[in-house]
Parts: sequence; C-alpha cells; structure tokens
Amino acid sequence: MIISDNLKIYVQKLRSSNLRPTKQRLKICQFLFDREKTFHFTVETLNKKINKNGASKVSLATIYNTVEAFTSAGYLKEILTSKNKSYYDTNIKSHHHFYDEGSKELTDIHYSQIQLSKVPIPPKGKKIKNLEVVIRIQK
Amino acid sequence: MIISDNLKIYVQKLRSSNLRPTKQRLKICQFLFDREKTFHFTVETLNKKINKNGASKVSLATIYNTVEAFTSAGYLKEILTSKNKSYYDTNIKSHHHFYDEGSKELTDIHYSQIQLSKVPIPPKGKKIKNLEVVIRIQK
DNA sequence: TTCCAGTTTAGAATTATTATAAACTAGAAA
DNA sequence: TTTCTAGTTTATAATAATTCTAAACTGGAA
Repeated sequence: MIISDNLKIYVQKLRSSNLRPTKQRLKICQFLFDREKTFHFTVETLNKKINKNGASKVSLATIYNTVEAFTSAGYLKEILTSKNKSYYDTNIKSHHHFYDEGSKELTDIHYSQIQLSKVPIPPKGKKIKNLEVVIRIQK
Repeated sequence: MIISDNLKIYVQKLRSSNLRPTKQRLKICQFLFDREKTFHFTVETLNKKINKNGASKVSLATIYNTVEAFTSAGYLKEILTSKNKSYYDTNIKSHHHFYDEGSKELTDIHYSQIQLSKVPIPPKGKKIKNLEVVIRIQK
C-alpha cells in the first residue's frame, strides 16, 4: 500500500506545525499517510502495526503523543463512537461514517453521500466547528 | 424538577422488560425519568447525584448494571462523543446534539431542526439502526 | 562543537469499566 | 405466612485505556 517516499514533504509538513521531524514522527507519517485509501485506527492498532517488525521500536507513549499532536495539527481526525476507546481517521476531509454494531467496524461515507437541507443555528457566541453523521448499522 | 410519583408506571415498565422492580432500580427510574426536560449524564455524575443525600446508598456497580440494563431495554440512549467515557441521554427519541468543545457540554437538537435530503444506502445485508448528527461548536 | 528546548521513553499513576463471588431479596409456590 | 431460588446487589479485585513523570536523548541553531 506504500506509494512513495514522501519524506521531504513530511519534514516540511511537521516543521510548518512546529513539530520537529523526529525519526519516530516520520516513521508514523510514512505509515499513516503513504497510502491510497484512508485509514481508521486506534492507538492500540497503530502501535501494533508500527512495531510489528521494526528494528527500532517506537514507545507506546510516543504513539499517544504523536497521535495527539497530529490531531491538534489537523493531520488526523477523531471519530465519534460509543466505545471507550479513541478512533482516528487519516481522512480529515468533511465526511461521515457507518458504524457496524456487530463487527465494530467503521466505514467512510463520502460527504456527497449525505445532504443536509436544514441545519440549526448554533447557540449565541458559538460557531460550528464541524458536523458529523454516524449511521449505526446492523444485520 | 420531580413531577410526580410514577412508581407504579415504573414497576410495570421494568416488569415488561423482565427487570425486577428493585428498590435501587426504582430509585434510579425516579431520578432519571421524573423530570420534564431530558437529562444527559455519565455514570460518574449519575452516581454522585443518586448518592448525594440518600440514607441508603446505591453501589457504583449497580449504577453501571442499571444504566446498561436500561440502555438495552431502550429506556436510555448512548451518545456518541470523542471522550473516553460513556454519555447517556434520557431522550430516546431520534434527535441530535451540539457538543461544546470548550465546556464539554451536550445540548439536544430536536430532530426537526435537522433535515437530511440524502442518505446513503447501507452495505448489503445491513440495515440502518439509527442516524445521529453531532455538531461540534466552539467560541 | 556545544548547548538546550523539545522529544522520547519506561514505568507509575489514574480513570473508566468489567468481573467475581458472597450476601441479599422479590415474588412464586407451598 | 413461610420457604425457596433465581435474579440482583454489593464491595472489591481485575482489566483496559490513557495520562503523568522525570530521566535520558536529540535536532538543529548558534
């Protein structure tokens, strides 16, 4: 699934967000973003995949720190679920999800697949940051 | 905020779901459902409120068991958030939420306030159980 | 080359939830 | 009413996810 070596791009990207391009962050960048399809994950799954067969390990704490930093920087998006675990998505564009209650799997719904014809006005002094739809499905 | 003593109604309601109407369950029913406005809570907040000034305490384990039982029975609805904590809502009707990222508070959005003009077809063999919109707001 | 703020790390601490197993109780049946 | 038992409650232990801590490490400016 790895497309190409976008290392220089990642270095720039990280610098532009005041994140030092460390070995660990670049490794995680390559794993997350060098792919065609978007990727859904939890810290647990990311940790397993990153440290599967690597010579040098990335610590769990760093995985947590990095995911948090990338989310704040806008490179990742947190997904809403009812599980007590954080889910992330490499697709940061406005889009929605199917959540399969049986398999507990998330699938993207392209933003064009859902159209809202009416949206409420936010409370005074607040503005809308984003709008997410989760459609729970079952057999 | 307590409206009236609906004890008999709760006894019937619980029986109809094969839940014995125990002291603890009835106490929780009265607290949750004897009110005009709907109520958002976590197990933590519910535990505090139920045990605030009561002569007899309801154990935390029972709060968990009861909330789980009431959710399965359809008396409560789990709310989708990005926090690692379960949120529940006494409003089980189809409706949506504002989630204030600053105060971390949830506000109901009546279902009529949001209108969808296009909804995707679920994957084969699956059907839609529900559809929830969360609008994140900030200053 | 030096230096230091930013980063990584292992492990401890914390928080939310689930599991366990003994004691209790609602309510059917005697 | 009393007896009996499956369902329920409870304190506590166990587990799981995340955050904290503080010591060691490092990118990159000077």
